[in-house]
Amino acid sequence: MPKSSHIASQATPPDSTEGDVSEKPTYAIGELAEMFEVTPRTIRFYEQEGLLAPERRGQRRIYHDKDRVRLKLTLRGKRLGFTLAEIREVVELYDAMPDGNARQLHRILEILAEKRAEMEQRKEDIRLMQNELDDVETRCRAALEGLAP
Amino acid sequence: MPKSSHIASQATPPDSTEGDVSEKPTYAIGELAEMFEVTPRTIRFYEQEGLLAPERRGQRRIYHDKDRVRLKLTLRGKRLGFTLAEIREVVELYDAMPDGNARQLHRILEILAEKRAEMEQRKEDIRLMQNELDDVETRCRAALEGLAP
DNA sequence: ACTTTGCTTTACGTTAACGTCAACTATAGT
DNA sequence: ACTATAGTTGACGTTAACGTAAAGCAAAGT
Repeated sequence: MPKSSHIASQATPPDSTEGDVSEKPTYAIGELAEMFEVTPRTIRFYEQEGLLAPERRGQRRIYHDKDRVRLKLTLRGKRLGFTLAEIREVVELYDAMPDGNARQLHRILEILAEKRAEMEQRKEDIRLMQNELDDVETRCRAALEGLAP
Repeated sequence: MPKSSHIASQATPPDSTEGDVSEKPTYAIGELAEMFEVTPRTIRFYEQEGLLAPERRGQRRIYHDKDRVRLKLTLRGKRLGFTLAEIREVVELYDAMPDGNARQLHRILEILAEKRAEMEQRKEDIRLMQNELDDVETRCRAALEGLAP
C-alpha cells in the first residue's frame, strides 16, 4: 500500500483537527477505551471482528457516537454471555435493515425471536440465581447467630 | 498409587450395583451428560476444576442429586457469563458454610453482596437489550409495511 | 531539532474451556 | 470365552478473546 499522501482535500466544513466546539463529538481510540474500561487492543479486535467500522482520518481511527453506542451494545452483550459472533449477528441486523428485502426482514424477525427467547432464559437464570444467593445468605446469617449470640 | 484391592467392606445396606428401586437416585456420567446436553468430557473437566466431587465406586464416578444440582448451578452460571473460576467461588461458599468461623462467614457475605450487584447489572443489561430488540423489531416491521402495503 | 504522547500494524503469546484421540479397564450380555 | 458398551486416564489440539512486545509514524509541545 503506497502511503497515499493526499492532503485532506476534503472540505470538512470548520474541521478543526481537535476541539470540536458544539459539534458532533468524536473520540480517539484511547478515549473510548478509558470510557468503557477496556484496552485499545480490545476495540481494534472488535473492529477486526466486524463489530465496529470507525472512520479513518489519515491513519487514525475516529469514533463517532454511533460507534460508541455499538461498543456499548457489544460490551453489554458480552456481560450477558454472548459470544462476539452472536453479537455481530445482532449488530448486523441494524445495518441490514435499511435496504433489506422482504426475505431478509423476515429472517431478522426470526433471529429477534430467538434472541428474545434467550433473554427470557437469562431472566429465569437470574431469578433462580438470586434465590440461591438469598438462600446462602440466610443460612450464613443463621450460622453467625448460632456462633456469637 | 497402589491399586488398592479392598473389596468394598463397607456395609452399604441393600446396595444393588444398579436398579435402585425407591432409593436415592444415582447417575452415571453419561446419563448426566445427556440430561444436560453436555459431553462427559465437560463434566470431568468441571470436576478437575473443583466444581464437582462425585463419589467413586471402584473406578467409575457416581453422581448423586447433590452433584446434579451443582452441575445445574454451574451451567446456569455459565449462561450468565460467569467464568468457571467465579462459579467455583460461589460453589465453595456452600461447602465453607457448615464449619465456617466468623471471619469466613463475613467474607461470604461480602462475596454475596458482590454477586448480588452483578446480578442487578445483568438485569439492567437484559432490560436494555430487550429495549433494543423491541426497537429493531418495530423498525423492521415498519420497513415491511412500507415494502408491501 | 528533539522528545513526548498517542496512535498504527504485525505477529506471536496466553488463558479458558473444552474437543479429540489413544490406550486401557470393567461390567453385562450372549 | 468373547464381544459390546460405558467409563477411565493421559495427552495433545482447538477456538475465542484478547495480551504483549516490536517497530514505526505523526502531530504537538518545548
